Amino acid sequence: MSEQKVQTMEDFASASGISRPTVSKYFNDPDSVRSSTRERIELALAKFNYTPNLFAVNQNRRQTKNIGVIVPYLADPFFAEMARLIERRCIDAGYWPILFSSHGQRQMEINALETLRSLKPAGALIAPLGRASDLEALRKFADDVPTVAFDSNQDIGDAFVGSDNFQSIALIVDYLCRTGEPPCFFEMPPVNPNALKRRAAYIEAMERFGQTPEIIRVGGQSWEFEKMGLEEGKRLISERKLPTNTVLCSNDRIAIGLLAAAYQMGLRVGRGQGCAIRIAGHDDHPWSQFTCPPLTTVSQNYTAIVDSSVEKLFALVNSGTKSESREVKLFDGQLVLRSSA
Amino acid sequence: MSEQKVQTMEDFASASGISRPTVSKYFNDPDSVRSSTRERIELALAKFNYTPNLFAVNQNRRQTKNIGVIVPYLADPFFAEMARLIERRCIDAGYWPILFSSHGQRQMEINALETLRSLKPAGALIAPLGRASDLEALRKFADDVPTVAFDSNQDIGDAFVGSDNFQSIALIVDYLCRTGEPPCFFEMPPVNPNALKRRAAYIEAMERFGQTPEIIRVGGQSWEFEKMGLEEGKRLISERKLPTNTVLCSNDRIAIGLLAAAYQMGLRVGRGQGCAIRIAGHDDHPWSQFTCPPLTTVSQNYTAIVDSSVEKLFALVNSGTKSESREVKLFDGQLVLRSSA
DNA sequence: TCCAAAACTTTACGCGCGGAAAATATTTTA
DNA sequence: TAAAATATTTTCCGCGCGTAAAGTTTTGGA
Repeated sequence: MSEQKVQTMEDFASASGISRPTVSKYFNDPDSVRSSTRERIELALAKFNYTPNLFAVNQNRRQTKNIGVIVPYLADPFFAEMARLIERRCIDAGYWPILFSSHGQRQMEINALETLRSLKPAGALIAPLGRASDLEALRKFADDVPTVAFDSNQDIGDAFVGSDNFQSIALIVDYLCRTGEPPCFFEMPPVNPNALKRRAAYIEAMERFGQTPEIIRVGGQSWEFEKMGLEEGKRLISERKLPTNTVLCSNDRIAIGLLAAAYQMGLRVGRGQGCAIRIAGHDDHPWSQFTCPPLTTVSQNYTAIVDSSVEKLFALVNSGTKSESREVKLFDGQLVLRSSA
Repeated sequence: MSEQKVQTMEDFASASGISRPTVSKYFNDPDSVRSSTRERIELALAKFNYTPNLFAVNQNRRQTKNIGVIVPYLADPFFAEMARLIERRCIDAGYWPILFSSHGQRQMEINALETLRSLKPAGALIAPLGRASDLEALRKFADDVPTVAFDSNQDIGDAFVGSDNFQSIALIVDYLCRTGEPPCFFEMPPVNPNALKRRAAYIEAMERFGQTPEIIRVGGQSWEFEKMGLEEGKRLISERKLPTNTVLCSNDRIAIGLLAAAYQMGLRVGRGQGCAIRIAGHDDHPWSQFTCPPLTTVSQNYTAIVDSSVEKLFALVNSGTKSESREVKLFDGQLVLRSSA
C-alpha cells in the first residue's frame, strides 16, 4: 500500500498515470473511456481508495445525482416501506437518495423543500402531507425540479403515481356486502385527498349495492391513527353507537386501533360464529398480518407504485424537458383475505 | 418584489448594501455582526429569499454542519422514533441531520459509512447493525469522525448511550416472578449485543430468584422479528413445547408476533382468570399499546437516550478533541404495566 | 472630545472539481 | 498504409463561498 496521500482527483490522476479530465470522465460514466484506460483507473482505485469530493462534484455538475425523497410521516410503516424501496431503486440506478420526513408538520415539509432545493437535486419524489401542505411551496419547488408525487394526489409535480381508491374501496365493500352485513365506514382524519376519495368511493360503492352509507366521522389533522381508532372505537362500542357490526376502516392503522378497542371491550372480531364484529382495513400495512385477528384488507401495490414513480422520474430527469401534461397513474388494490372480516 | 436575480452571495451582498465577507459572517453566526447590520441583512433576506449554496459552503468550511445518523432498520418503529427525535434535536441546534438506514444489511451499513464520510460530517450518531456490522469499517470511520454510538454497544465511537439491559430485564423478571409463574425467555435473533445481554440478564435475574432459566432459542440474523415470534410461537404452542406459560420476549416485536400466535391458537393472553398465558415484552415500542391485549413491557427512555447522545456528540464536536476514554452511559428502563402480563 | 476597540470593507487566494477548446495520440476503417 | 474517427492530454476558466490580511469606518467609554 503506497502511502502517497491521494486526496484530490489531481493526486489520484497523477498517481494512476492518467490525466485528470479523463479520470473525471470516468467517474461521470465509466463507459465513456477506453476499456484499457478503465482498467488502469480501476486498478489504481483499488490501490488508493479514492472517492471524489461530493461537494466539489455537486457544485460543478450542471446536474447532481441527488434524488430528494419526502414522506409525510416516517413512523408510519407504509411510508417506511415505500422509502426503503425507493432508496434501493435510486441507489441501483446510480443516484443518491436523500430522505426527509415531514413528521406530519407543515413547517417541516416546507423546511425539507428548502433544504432539498439547496441540494440542487436532479429530481424529487414527494408524498405530500396533504391538507397541511403549503401548496404554493410545493408548486414552486416542482416548477424548478422534476418532481413525481406519490400516495397523495395534490395536483403538484409532473406526474402522480398511486392507488386507485375507487377500485380498491369498491373491491372490499363488494366483498363485505356479499359475505354479510354491509359495512359502515370509519374515516381517517382528512389529512389528505386519499381520506376524501376513500369516503367518496365508499359512498359510491354502497349506493351501487342499494345500501345506505353510514360514516363514522373523524376530524382533525392528527397522524396518530391508531390512537384515534382505539379511543373513538371504545367510545362508540360502549355507547352502542356503531352503525353496523361490520366496519371498513379508511386505513389499516385506524383498523389496528379499532381492533384494540374491540378487544378491550370484549368484542370478538372475525367472520366466524360467535364473532360480534367484522373489521377491515385498507393498505395492507407491513404489520397487518400480525394483528389479532389478522386483518382483512386491500393491499396497495407497493412495488408497482415505487417502480412506476421512480421510472417516471428518471425519464423526466433524462429527457430534461418539462412534461407538457401531468400524467396520473393509478394501480389497482388487491383483496387480502385474513380473518378479521 | 424587486427581481434582480439574487443567486450568489455576491449578488445578495451588493443588493443589500453590505460586503460579502460580512454577509458570510452573518450566515455562519448571526450574532457575530452588529445588530444594525443584522437587521439590514434580515430585511434584505425577507426581500430576496436567498440561501447560500450548500455545496459551496460545505466545500470551503473546515467543518460542515452535517450530522450523520445511521440506524440499522428504519422500518422498526423504535428506530423510526429515535431518528425522529434525533433529527429534531440536530435541527434545533443548527445542524443538518442526514438519515441512513442499513435495512438490516451489512453492505448497506458500509455504503452508508462511505457516503457519510464523503459528506465530511461534523459528527455521527450511529446505531450499529450489530453482528452483521463491519467493525473495522466502523472503527475506521469513528477514528476520523466524532461518533456517538447508541442502542447497540459495539465498542466503537467516542461514547455509547443506551439502556441498562441488566436493570430493565431484572425489573420485569422481578415483576413476573412476584405475580405468577416465573417466565421463560423468548430470545430475539442474536443480531446485536443487546440480544446477548438481555439473555444473560434474564438468566442472572432468574437465578437470583432461585428459579431455573428456560430459554427459547432463536438463531439467524433476520430482523423480521414479528414473523419469527408468530411462526415459532405457533409451532411451540401446537407442539406444547412452551417451557412455561409466562413468556418474557426479548423485545416487543417478538412479543407482537407471539401475541398473534397465541390468538391464532386460541390461547387467551393476560393475567386475569381464564387466561392461558402471560406475555411480556421489552422496549415499549410505539405500538405496544395497541396490541391485543395491550402489552406489558419495559420502556426504554427514548428522550433521555436521544438527549444524552446528541449532547455528548455536540460536546465532542465543539471541543474538537478526541476523548481519551470511551464514555458509556446507560439509562434505566421503566415498567409499563398493561394487561398482557 | 478624543481614542482605542470593535466592526466593517477591500482585496485576494484557494477549495476540488466540471467542462470547453485545441493539440496530440491511438485505434479503426477502407 | 494512409486517412478518418475516436480517445486522451494540456491548458484554462469558473463554480460560490470561506477566510485571511490590511485598511477604513463606526462605536462606546473616559
